[in-house]
This record gives sequence, C-alpha cells and structure tokens, in this order.
Amino acid sequence: MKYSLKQIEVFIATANFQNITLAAEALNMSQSAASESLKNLESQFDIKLFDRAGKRLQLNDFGRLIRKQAETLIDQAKSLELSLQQNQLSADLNIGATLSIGNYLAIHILSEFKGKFPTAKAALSVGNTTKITEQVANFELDVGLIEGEVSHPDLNIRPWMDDELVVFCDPKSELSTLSYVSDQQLSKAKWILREAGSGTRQAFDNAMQGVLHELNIELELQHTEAIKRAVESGMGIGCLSKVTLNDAFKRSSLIALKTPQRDFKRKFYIITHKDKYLSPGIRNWLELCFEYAELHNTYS
DNA sequence: CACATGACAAGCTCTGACAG
DNA sequence: CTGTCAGAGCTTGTCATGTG
Repeated sequence: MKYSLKQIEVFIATANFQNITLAAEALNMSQSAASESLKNLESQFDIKLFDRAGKRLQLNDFGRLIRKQAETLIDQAKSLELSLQQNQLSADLNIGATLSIGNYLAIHILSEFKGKFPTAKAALSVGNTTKITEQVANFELDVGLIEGEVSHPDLNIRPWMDDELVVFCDPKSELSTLSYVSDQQLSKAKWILREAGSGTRQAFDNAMQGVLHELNIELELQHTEAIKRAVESGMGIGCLSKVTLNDAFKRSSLIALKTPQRDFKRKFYIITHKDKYLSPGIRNWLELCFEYAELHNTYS
C-alpha cells in the first residue's frame, strides 16, 4: 500500500478546513506533521490534491473527485476498528437452515440462544441444502444446518442429529388400519412429496430405490405444511421428516405408516467454513446445537 | 509592517527486520 | 534474546510569503 490511513485523514481534514493548521489541530498533530503527511500522499502518486494559491489551499478537481472515496474509506476503517474492539463481546451470527430444520429445530435453539445472549443479533435464513452450502462456502452464513450429505473442500461437515423420514396418511385412509404397508401398496398409492432438489426429496428417492419409477407422484410441493394439509384432506400419502410430523401424530390428524421394507433413516449435518473464525457467538451456537442433539437422544 | 500560514531542515522516537 | 540499522513519522525551530 502506497498510502496510510493517517494521510487520508489529513487529506480529509485539510479539505474540510481548507487550512492545514486547523486540520493539524483537529487531528492532534503539529502543523508541520500534517503538511508533511499531505505532501507525502501527493508525492507518492505524483499528484496534487490542492491548488496552492500563495498560502491558500484550495481543493482541486482531482481532490474533489477522490474526497468522497476517502471519506468512505475512513468510515469503513472506523467501523472495522469498532468491530475489532467489540469482538470479545460480540455474539451476533447468521445461521442458515433447511426448511424442516429451520422451522422445527433451529427455532427452539434460537430461542435458547436469545435467552443466553439477549442483545445478540441472530438471523436465520431458510433455504435448501444446496443453497445453504453455497452461502456458507461464500462466507455469507456463519453456520449451516442441512439435511443432505454434501462434500465441499472448503467446508467442515459434522454429523449433527439422527433423523428419519416417515410415510403418513390421513386417519380416514384404508392404509391407516394396516399394521404395516408393503412396497406393492406404496406403489399403488398417490404421493404428495417435496420438490426435487430438496434434502427431504433426495433422502426419499434414495430410500425408495428399486420402486421409485413405479410410484404415482400426484403432487410436488415446496412446503411441508402444504404437504401435511394436502394429505389431511385425503389427496394422497406423504413422506416427511419425523421432526415435522410429531405434533400432527400427537393430535392424530395424521397417521404414521410402518414401512419395514424401506429404510428412511438419515442424518442432519452442521457445516462451517474451514477458514471461518469462530466468534464467541458461533461457538456458543454450535455448543447449543450439540446439547440439543444430545438432549433429544440422537447424535452424540 | 505585523501577523498568519505553509514548507523545510534537523533531530528525536518508535518499530520492524536482520544478524549474531 | 540482544544489538544494530533503516525507515517512517513526529516535534521544534526557522524561513518565505501572502494578507489586512
């Protein structure tokens, strides 16, 4: 770098006062030091930022041109300094989660986090696994909670919680009376599923290998709640994460079906960038996530 | 002409790089 | 770890010049 922030400060102060002595006073330095600093800035780039009419300093066209940029630079430097100073106390964080995790798990952890750090700003973005992974890799998110298994050279990917997809129907369906449902019966049913590309759909497709092409997919929806409503109204059967269905099963508004020929077990993962500095906020969030997992008798 | 102001010179302090 | 050196940036003192 061919200039210092001090030189930029001198430039801005001199531009403000049109007087190097006052600029120097404002910056708590001697007139000579300010004069020297400004001269060095100009000579470093072989430019003139002021017209010298005798002893008068008048900001010239080029000086006016870069003044705004210089002020922005100093503002950003001050903001950076503040962030660095407040780092020890900062617990702010940006979390990304898939739809199921975001709506049914992360929100509970977030509530605990806010209880522990009432002044911290926490943002929760919901997206699919691919989107969340991209954003963590690009440093747009601090932590990602995802459903699908991913691999990325820049990411730390840790198994978090065990999960399981559950096939379900409405209480009036004939299937609800059966002790278990066979592959043949699954093939005959009308399915209401998450859209292709979602972590849930990916897990479903994997679990249904062999009979996937025989399935009668009636409807594909982007929202778990919409799928639950459609199944409740008798449009067909669905398959979603058990974390999204527990309440409905308790209310008996939906019925879980046993599918012994299919293995719907899967895992949730926590992802962070390998080069990401883990601030106190991020470390606490990760701790809370793993405590939550342990408490709910899942991953350890 | 007195005063204000910018620029220059000399010397000091601090810091980082480097060698022993 | 310590001593040395170079460079950056600062202050003090001084000079030149514009202004009222």
